[in-house]
Amino acid sequence: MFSAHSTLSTPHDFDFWRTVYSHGWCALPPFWVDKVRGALSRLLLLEDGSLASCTLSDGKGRLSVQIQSTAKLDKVRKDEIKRQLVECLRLGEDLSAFYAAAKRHPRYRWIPASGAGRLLRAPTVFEDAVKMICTTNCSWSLTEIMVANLIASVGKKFADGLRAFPTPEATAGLSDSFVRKHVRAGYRSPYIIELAERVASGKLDIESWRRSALPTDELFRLVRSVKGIGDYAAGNLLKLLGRYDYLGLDSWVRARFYELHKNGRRVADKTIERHYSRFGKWRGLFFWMEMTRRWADQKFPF
DNA sequence: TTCCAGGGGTAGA
DNA sequence: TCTACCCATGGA
Repeated sequence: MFSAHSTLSTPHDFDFWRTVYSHGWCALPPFWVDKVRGALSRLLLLEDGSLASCTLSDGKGRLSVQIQSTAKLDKVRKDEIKRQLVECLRLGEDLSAFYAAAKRHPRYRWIPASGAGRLLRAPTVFEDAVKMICTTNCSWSLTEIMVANLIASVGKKFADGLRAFPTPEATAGLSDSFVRKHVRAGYRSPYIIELAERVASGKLDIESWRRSALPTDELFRLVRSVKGIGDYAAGNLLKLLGRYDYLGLDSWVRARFYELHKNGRRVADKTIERHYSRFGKWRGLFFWMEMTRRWADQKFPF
């Protein structure tokens, strides 16, 4: 095992814990939060097949990164590790227009003031897409079970029982019956396998989505064409691609909207969409920020 | 036992 | 475009 230390510089409007706890992803392996050390950890799979366990903690204007790796940590590997972490924490994403818009609304000034807005994502679109499928029509606890089981089934081994997120190639090699029996993904199993097969075969260049020049509605239709990804999953996956034009409604946020705006009374989805339409291309992010505002009032890490 | 979770696909109107 | 029906799983 090889060890190294590195640092990541962060944008002036970045807040580490608000990014870590921006949604549930930090609780899904191979991310995990070490509350004792006050750190976010992540096991990365590098291009050469080596593995790197990274522990990130907040510093002054930069992040401290402790790395343990199966391969010597030369400059090439350290640079790749940094690139992957920058992707995860959205350190290269310019949210200044979003913050400027939020400052124009007194109700939302807390967002730029607190550094909220960056949504944690995986190093790869494939991982985000599989996980998003695993959030559909089930409880969050079942999502955690499915993701953990998938990793335990075909994730590359590191140490201490840790495994990387499976590659499309490894996932594509699983049978439907195996995924049903061991991942417990139920009817989602063929969707996960089909997605993995399309990505592994090169028929679907899913990793290009983050740098796509397509208009958002066209990208939405492309994402939506993946079996198992509907309006909810596509809307939320788009947020992880840096597009915030869709709300991605589910039972959890609907209940939260009813509670915040309608005294608990149910309303149609169109009413929710109309409510946020004034925020234009940022509406999905304004929406998510408002739904999760109470998280921002808590002391991190919680 | 029944219901429902951070829904989605499909067939038929 | 809209609606009914079906789909695995686990927790309450």
